[in-house]
Amino acid sequence: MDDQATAVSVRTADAILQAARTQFTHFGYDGIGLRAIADLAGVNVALIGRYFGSKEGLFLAAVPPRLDIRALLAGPMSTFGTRAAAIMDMKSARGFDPMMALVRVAASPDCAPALRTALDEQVISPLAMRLDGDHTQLRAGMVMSVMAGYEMMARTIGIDALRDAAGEQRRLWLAALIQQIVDEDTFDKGAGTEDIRGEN
Amino acid sequence: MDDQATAVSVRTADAILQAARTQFTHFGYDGIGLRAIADLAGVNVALIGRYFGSKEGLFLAAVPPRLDIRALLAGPMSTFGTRAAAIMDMKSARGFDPMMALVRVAASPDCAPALRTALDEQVISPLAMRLDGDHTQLRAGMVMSVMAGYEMMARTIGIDALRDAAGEQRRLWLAALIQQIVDEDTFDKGAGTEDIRGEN
DNA sequence: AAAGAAATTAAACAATCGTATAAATCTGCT
DNA sequence: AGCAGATTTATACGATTGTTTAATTTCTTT
Repeated sequence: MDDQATAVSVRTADAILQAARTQFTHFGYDGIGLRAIADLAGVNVALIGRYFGSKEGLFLAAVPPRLDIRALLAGPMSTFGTRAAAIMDMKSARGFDPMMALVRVAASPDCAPALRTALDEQVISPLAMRLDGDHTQLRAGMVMSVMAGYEMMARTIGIDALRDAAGEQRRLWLAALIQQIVDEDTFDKGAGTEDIRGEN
Repeated sequence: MDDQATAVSVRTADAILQAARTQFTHFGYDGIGLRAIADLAGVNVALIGRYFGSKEGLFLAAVPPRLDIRALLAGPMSTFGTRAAAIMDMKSARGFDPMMALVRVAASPDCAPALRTALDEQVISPLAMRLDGDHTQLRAGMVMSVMAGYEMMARTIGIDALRDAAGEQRRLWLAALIQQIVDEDTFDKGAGTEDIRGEN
């Protein structure tokens, strides 16, 4: 009756997973302890070990599977930028936010490999398949870069210029920027290739 | 003879600062311990407390002051994108990398406030002052978003599409994307403002 | 060379981390 | 009701965290 050999109650397993997503989103992987996750789920710490083996096991089961771009790909690519900007610009104060979780968790070496795989398979590649023109994988990766960077600057760090500006302007600029990458032949000829570097 | 009331040897203080920058860059704020920093600096752990008070004090002295954009602003803004892309695209395998440190450390609530202030004063505002047209602060913030997002996806997470693609193409696309934000009147009229959201 | 200040270290503090074990509670079946 | 198995909890382990105190070494000065 269970989906796991040793594990058991789907109800509590889901409670743990949901609590883990919320806590990882707000505090990062190293920033939260298993006890705080268990408390939010309303269960004992030992259950996490019983159900998911380890902290890393819990993370792998909770976050990477939720990184996908299906909702954004539903619709014409000619308006992808607008849809992406709309999602980025709204605050889901409490609960799980995939993009915020990604940014808050990316720093940990324990999480990076799974994030890389999940993003490649569930975000970059599906998006690249919807792109016309050349360098679709690269351009899909750059779309993700823009979205993740905006999330990081606007919400995680809280840069005033991105947080306080009129929502209308934020959305317009973000949408236009993303759409530029999506539209083919936008950057047919780039700038020069001069090699100028900064010092450390 | 010293610049601090209780503290002392500038040589060892600098060794600690340099070790802290390197370690924070590679492991993040929560990912590295004071003992590992002290070991890399070749000193005892207690000296960190003596010189910088606390871990947060060490971080504040080591990282935020190094977040500036002076090197990139030296030159015409018409080629800013190329310069920015050139800096982003090179691997400084060992040592301190300001952009990588920013991404790896942004997740921690202890670091975010100082990062926000430093970025506002030393990066966003100086860059905004060099921009023509409207919404200069917003656009400067978006330039930073693109750069930080690229750093995060390409180096911290290691997305294949950004890491393995031909360096030439990476640089061209990144440069063109950033230059689009810098050039005035690029996005005079954005896309529509439809409100489409994804589910959690 | 001796003395005193400056600089560094060794050691230990309480707290928290992830994890493991054994006891206790709950649930369903005869 | 009462047993058996499933499910949860209480407790503790060793390790590591940031931080502090006291002892020690190093250096300068008389």
